[in-house]
Amino acid sequence: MNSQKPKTRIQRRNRALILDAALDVFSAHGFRGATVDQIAQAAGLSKPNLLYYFGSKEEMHRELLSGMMHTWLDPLRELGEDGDPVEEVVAYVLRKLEMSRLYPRESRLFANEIVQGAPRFIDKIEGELRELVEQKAAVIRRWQEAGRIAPLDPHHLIFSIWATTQHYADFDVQVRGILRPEDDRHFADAQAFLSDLYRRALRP
Amino acid sequence: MNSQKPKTRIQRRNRALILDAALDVFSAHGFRGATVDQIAQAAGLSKPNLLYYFGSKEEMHRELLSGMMHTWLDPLRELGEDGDPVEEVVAYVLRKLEMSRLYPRESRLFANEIVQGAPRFIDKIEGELRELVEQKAAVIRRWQEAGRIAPLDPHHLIFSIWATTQHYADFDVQVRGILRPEDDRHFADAQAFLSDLYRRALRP
DNA sequence: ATTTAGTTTGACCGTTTGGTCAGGATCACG
DNA sequence: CGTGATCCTGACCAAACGGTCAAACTAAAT
Repeated sequence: MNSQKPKTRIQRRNRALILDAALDVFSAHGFRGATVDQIAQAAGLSKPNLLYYFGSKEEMHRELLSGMMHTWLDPLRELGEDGDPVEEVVAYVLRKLEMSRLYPRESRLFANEIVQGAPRFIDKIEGELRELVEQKAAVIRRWQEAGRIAPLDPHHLIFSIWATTQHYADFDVQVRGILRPEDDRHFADAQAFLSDLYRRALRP
Repeated sequence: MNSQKPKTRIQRRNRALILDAALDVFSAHGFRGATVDQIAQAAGLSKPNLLYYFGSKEEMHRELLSGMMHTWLDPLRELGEDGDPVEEVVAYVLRKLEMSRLYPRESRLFANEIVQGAPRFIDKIEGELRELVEQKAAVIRRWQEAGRIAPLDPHHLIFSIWATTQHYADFDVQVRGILRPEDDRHFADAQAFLSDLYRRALRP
């Protein structure tokens, strides 16, 4: 059983159940740290039953990574050449921060993978991701040549945006340990801070 | 054998050898992903011999974390209240970036730990680290009240510095995959970028 | 109602893992 | 040299791991 297109209603339900449980466990413990038993328990299914739907632990992981890849890059794709350059970038920062708030598990899944050398991911980085970054870096470069935004290295600007926004998902424990917020209020503060930071840094 | 103070020259040599190998393996694969055999092979010693010096895998990991903790916070500790505020912060940023360049393994060791919820580390975060951050946040707050630096939330400012600088160690594979630098030249670019970014953002 | 396709499971397997242990080798020192 | 402390190893163990399989069960179509 490793059909890509689910055929029955049970397949659709259980595959979704398993992937959600797998995301929980992989994002919390990394690929190697996650066990099939853990995922099975989280999904409320038996271990052999998981392996009926996904041929191996590796396959669940692969499915999650490639499944999220597209969604994950959407915020950057939406960075358009029209409109005020500084506000376009700030809007991108806020979209990316919102991703960290709404999908921390996905962020940590990627973080785990990349910190450990991206063994199952390096091709996507050097392919799809690299291409998109080059394209958007060119946009920023053009803005700079027109004097509409500060002359900061576009690639490193993008890296800094990834770093600052994903930090609130990936290092969530640290942020909470230091701020001790009662709820998720620190995301509103982060929003205000990052808007200010990039508006100040980027104005021509 | 779990003496804290090495007594013989062999103990000193082998404990150092083991910790270096353990740092290699833990930082590359995470705690759960690392095996004692791997560490033993990297250290050029037998597995039972490792466990003669460190009672368990857990103990090696603990030793590494607490051993690096102090050094790791040094750059922040050096942030002094005298001198020009903006330049003090920029100097901190550059010290932190230099740590990423010189000690990427240590950075990834911490990253692995924190991304996975810091199970062996949460107490240090909420203790020593939190205290130091509070202290330095107060310094920045005072600068702001004197109008000597931009009014950006001090806590989030510190988070952003951690995020942007550690990014070059923790997500090294991604950075290289996108920039394709021949050598480590991208660190010089990062240095220039981060100096600019924070100088622009922080000037009053 | 019967057949067929799809789903679930308990029992099991080979391998890897962290860790133990008795005994041998080596070192330091009187 | 001798002797006690330190260092090292091969063989071993129990538990955990990813994965298999035959057989039982259930849903759906005829």
